Amino acid sequence: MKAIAAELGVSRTAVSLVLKGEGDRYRIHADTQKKIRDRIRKLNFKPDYFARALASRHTHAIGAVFPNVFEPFMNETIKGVEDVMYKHDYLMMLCTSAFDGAREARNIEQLIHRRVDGLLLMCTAPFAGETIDQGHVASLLAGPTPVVLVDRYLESTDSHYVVQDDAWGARKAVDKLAAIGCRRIAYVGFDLRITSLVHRRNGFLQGIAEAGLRESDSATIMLHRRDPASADLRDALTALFASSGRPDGIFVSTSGIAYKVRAVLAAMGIEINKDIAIAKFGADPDFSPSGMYCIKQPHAEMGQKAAQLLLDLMRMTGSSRGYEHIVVRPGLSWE
Amino acid sequence: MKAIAAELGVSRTAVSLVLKGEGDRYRIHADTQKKIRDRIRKLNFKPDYFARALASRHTHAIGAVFPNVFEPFMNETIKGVEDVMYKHDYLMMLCTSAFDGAREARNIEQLIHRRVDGLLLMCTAPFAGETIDQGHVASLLAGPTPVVLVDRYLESTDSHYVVQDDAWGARKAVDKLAAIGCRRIAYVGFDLRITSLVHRRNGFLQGIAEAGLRESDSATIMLHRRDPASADLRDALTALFASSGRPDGIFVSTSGIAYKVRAVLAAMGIEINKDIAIAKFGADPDFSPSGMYCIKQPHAEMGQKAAQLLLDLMRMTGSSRGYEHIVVRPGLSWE
DNA sequence: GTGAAAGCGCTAACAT
DNA sequence: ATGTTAGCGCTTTCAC
Repeated sequence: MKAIAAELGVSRTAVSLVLKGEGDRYRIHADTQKKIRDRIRKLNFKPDYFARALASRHTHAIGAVFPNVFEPFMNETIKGVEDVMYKHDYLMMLCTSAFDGAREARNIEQLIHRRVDGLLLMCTAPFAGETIDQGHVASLLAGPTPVVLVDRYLESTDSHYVVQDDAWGARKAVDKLAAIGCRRIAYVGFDLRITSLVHRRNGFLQGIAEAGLRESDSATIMLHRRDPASADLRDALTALFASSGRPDGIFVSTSGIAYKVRAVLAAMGIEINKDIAIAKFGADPDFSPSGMYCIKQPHAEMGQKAAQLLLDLMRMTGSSRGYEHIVVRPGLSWE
Repeated sequence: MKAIAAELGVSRTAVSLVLKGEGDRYRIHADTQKKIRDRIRKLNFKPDYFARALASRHTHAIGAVFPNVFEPFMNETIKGVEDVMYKHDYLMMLCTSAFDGAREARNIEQLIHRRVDGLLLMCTAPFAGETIDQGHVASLLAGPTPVVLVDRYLESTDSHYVVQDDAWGARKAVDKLAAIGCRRIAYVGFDLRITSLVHRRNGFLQGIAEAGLRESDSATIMLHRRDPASADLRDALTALFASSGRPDGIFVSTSGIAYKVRAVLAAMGIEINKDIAIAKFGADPDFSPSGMYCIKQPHAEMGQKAAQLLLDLMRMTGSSRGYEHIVVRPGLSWE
């Protein structure tokens, strides 16, 4: 940069200003500006990222911490985020927490340490009964870095967030099952203390009530382990179907579990849409229709909205209006 | 840092050295070190990332550029990488190219600009017939930043890479199909100029020859579009099954396509393992057995190995031995 | 409009 | 073993 300035016979300040696009604001000669810009282009010169960050205190990068990048659930959201960020020339630094609070905390710390201009977080949550320290999230939210929570938020602390209308989706699913004749609808899901799942549970119960069904006819299977190999689901379903309260419909709060439910039922000789109807959160993969009713989660849209909101927040330094709560409505495979 | 030093009555250098963990090497008094460390811990002091990077010219971060984070294919690899990097306290900066050479180039440029200490790349490739500019990859490889290619490599330029034994897997799959009695085995895959797929094709042909089958009995369906909605596959399969050369086995080079094949066949009333046997690259998802023979790609392992190799390379500044070529063997679902 | 000067917070080479 | 010195490459304030 010094070299360029010397070569062109202008000041380093001038070069810096032009580079920043504030040439006009400082009324630098159009000719000079052009000269500088041309030279810069020709040399493919880029101001050193670290020097700039050190001096200016911002990085043009955002951090994103997600439980993983495996499930369609996550990676569609991530894609939504990245598309927006890419368009705005921000770099997304993606870290995964692996459903581990400590790892999440460490990643957040790392990202903040690298002075990301903003942070997107899909936080992990404890199973009912467990406690998990969410202190790091609270202090993150209290800090100066703009943060947008995605898909779920903290009950204890207000914040910006983008979520889907989980309760609505669950209610609609129950509606549908009831409409096709189900009378005994079971609920299957993780017993996680996480807003999205809690809302699905509530929506489910509301749906049951609205359909005029008795809650006592609805069995509930709450899973307490993420391990896909665990036998808890199989055992619970076996017991349920052996009982007098055999369901004619099942609502599954999570796509991953739904496939496991299907596998278990298949092993028991129970066929979807013949012996039982199933509705679940999450769309089927391409070319693998499951026969279940799917609540199509608007992940990409959530990701985009969250990214956009974060960009807005980063732009507005200071002038904090209240917290933004964006709720996106899911789609329904049967409509 | 200055403050700490002043407060403790030692030099800033001392603090810096202790922080870097080189206290012993410079024989700094154990007491002094302890004093410094305690104070640092107490203040939760962290040396500024950018100042350090600016002065020392390394960042403790690596870049990773992948086509996407969607397919199990990609994200298992990524997980393997991140696990290793996390263990070594490196930050992984993940970018996606969306199968777009220009985007790939731009992401690489960004990452290099942010001075990642090393780069992992799963590069995109053109369909046969297309040309895609891979100049950016070549110049990346020529540059000073250590790079490890993953899953595929460049024919034109040597480099470090970690791939799986694609040819072996394909050969084994054909063996298996032949062993269960298939005589007319069709090949279905993307017509991409990418080492992994080329090797699968070669392995397939070799398997056909070894099984004593005639290559002329093997139909070939080469796809030229990634769009999952395109009708090319359906049309080709329909034509093939209407012809006199109706196959009794199919080898599919990519998991995603395999499910589409299944859907098309199902629509035609053809049942897997009754009317036809299918072998494919890629494992089935949990609880969704497809009935196909699967070549289980060792993605996590590839990711780990690649990450480890990259770490090694970053450690060895200068002393470049030759390029490392690591080949990992896939698993077979039927063995 | 432009240039000089003082940092940003650290590292590293050198002298002590 | 410890302190001193000079940058790293840019931003930013302020005087010209």
